[in-house]
Amino acid sequence: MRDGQSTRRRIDDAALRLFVAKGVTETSVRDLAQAAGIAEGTLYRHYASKDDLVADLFAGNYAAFARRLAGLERLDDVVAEVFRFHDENPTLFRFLLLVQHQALPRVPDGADNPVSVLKALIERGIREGAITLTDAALGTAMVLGLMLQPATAVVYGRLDPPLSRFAATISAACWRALNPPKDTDHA
Amino acid sequence: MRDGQSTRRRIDDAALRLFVAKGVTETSVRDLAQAAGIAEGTLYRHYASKDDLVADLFAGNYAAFARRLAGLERLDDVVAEVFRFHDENPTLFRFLLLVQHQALPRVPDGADNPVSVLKALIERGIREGAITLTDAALGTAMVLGLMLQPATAVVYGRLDPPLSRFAATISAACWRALNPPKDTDHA
Amino acid sequence: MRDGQSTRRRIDDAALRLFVAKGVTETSVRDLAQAAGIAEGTLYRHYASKDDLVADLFAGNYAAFARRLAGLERLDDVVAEVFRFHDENPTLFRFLLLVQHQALPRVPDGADNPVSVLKALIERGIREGAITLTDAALGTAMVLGLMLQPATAVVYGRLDPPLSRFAATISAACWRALNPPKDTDHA
Amino acid sequence: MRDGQSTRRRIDDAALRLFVAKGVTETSVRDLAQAAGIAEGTLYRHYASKDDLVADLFAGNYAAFARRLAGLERLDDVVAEVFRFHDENPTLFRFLLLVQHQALPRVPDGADNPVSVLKALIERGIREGAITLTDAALGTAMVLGLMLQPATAVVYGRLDPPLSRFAATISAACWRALNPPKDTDHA
DNA sequence: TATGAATGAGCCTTCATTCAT
DNA sequence: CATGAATGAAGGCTCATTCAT
Repeated sequence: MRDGQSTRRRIDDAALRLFVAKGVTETSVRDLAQAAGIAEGTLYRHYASKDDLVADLFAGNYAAFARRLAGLERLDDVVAEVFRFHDENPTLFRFLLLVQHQALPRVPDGADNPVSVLKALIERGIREGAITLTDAALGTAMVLGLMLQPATAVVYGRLDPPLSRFAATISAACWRALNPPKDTDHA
Repeated sequence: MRDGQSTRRRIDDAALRLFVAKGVTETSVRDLAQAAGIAEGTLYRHYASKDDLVADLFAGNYAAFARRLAGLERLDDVVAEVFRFHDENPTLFRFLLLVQHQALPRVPDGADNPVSVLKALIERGIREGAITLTDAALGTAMVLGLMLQPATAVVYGRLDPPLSRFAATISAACWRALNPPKDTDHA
Repeated sequence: MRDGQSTRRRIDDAALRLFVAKGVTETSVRDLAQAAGIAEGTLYRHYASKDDLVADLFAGNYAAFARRLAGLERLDDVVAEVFRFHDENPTLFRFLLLVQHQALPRVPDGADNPVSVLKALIERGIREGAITLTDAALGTAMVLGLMLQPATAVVYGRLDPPLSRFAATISAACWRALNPPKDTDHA
Repeated sequence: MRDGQSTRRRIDDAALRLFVAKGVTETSVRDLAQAAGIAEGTLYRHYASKDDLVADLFAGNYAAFARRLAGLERLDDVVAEVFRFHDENPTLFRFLLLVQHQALPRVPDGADNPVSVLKALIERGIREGAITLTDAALGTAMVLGLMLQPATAVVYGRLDPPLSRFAATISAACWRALNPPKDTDHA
């Protein structure tokens, strides 16, 4: 370690930054080593391969994010927490978005998957009658869209940060998306 | 030309398919040539470079998509049209999603940009009093999310196609997202 | 044929120009076709291959040049004729210089080889006692150098054209190079 | 490193040899790697590109050659030194000849340019009255020709090595070329 | 642990040449 | 004769990974 930061940490930080800025495939091990201030070979003392680095980086942070959401009882709190997470570290948020979308092995459903956590909450809402929409998968997709697309707009500069200031508006939109006027719900 | 299909067309079809399946960077010119049933060099009689192929493929279809939306007057029609476009050619839809997100040069606003078309429609709604939400950029992001995330869910098998069957539900959700209860709208 | 110029001629002119400007290997058949205003395939109606074009172009002009020198009786006339040839068509002159130097198959000695013609003249001078230097090969090299290096200087802009104005000075230098003071001639 | 020779050195030696034997463009990186006993990628640890290798090889040796000539006071010494340089490493000599002629960026005048060093010497001779020819550029070209064309003859087997044995004869020829009979000097 | 030179497979692209029209 | 799309071998170069130090 050096400068009060472990080599591992330096690699992770550089990786996150470069992956978001240039894309995973477009970032070479040489780029990573240079940005982290280490030798190329050193990376392999910490990760078995570049793919491994990507997978570890994703899995760890994705699960940590899921755990942040896991305890929450209300949809409003989920939206607020997601936005807070984004505002704390937009780069990490963007990395999760990016890599999830891309050619990576699908993460299985479960407690480590933020999407699963959200879906479970919605399913409970439906079961308990608090949500009238009957299709939980559709509801999850809509709520996801209401959160992620504004986040993307912030990333691309089409909306000014912090994202948190939209929490109330978007919470309301989520709520109403999940509780459509009777005759609009599809069979 | 051969087999009643122009070489150009064969390249475009193969490219769309492979780019979506494996990613743009992950698809080699070798892959493309093989899938299109042509020699590697032949690709360069039709496109100046691989990048050019990607850019042309994107620009052409993105603009065509924008034009499909350009004439529509109502948000419901936009949602229906977007979903119809998706159901007609999910691969093309996914390609546009994928490449837009990636490291490509940002497409300027205007009539050739579907997002701009949507935003203009929302702005008109706000101006005319049909929409009470005051932030058009936020509204655009929410509507986009309500359409794209369910589309993504279909692509990933978390929702069964066709996407069109959700049109009514999602239109309603869009509408209500754009017309929040008074006290939820942020300043 | 077109524009009063045969296709063959158009190819030859373009080839000479491009070969001199960019080098033979660096000039592609595509370049040639474009510069000559013909299709790529058309070149092969006139030459069996690109190598053939180069060889024909060289052999024809090299031999023609040799024939221009063949009848001359005096060294002064050779110098004057070489310089006149250069000034008439510097590009052609430069092409012969360039290609001779390069990886082309060596041209055999004989009447079609300007160097052989020059050497024969010098050998006759030695035989007849007009030249005191005994090594004809060395004499040929020196005379060649006295002509070609000033020509090269003109090509590179280190000397102002026309080359012909140096004819007298260089003729004199050639003559004195071939007739060294007694004790300087090597054994 | 391996076999008591640095990788860099192995590359340089192989490059010099192949460039002279087949030409620069005609020598592929594959050829170079094979001849040097290294992997293709290894070349790029030492040079940024093939062009870079050529340029470095030329610039370094050209300048070193110029420095060998820089201190000399007499034209005889220059001729002797040039010929000694040739006889020590004909391949290197030929490489400098070849590449200088070719499409490389022109080397600026100055202390690192052997031609400039020669020209400066001749200019001094003219200034000091030791040389009667008034055109220094022409004189430089002639002296260059008297040295280089015999060297070329040796390379092509038209003259037997070593070149040094012609030093006296050629020095005399240079001297007389620079001091023409009065009425032959051009205006 | 850390290093960085070496590797060789694979990438994008160019090229001379062919051939159906 | 002329065309130009198609070819596929070869070119220069990059890359993730290994290993002796």
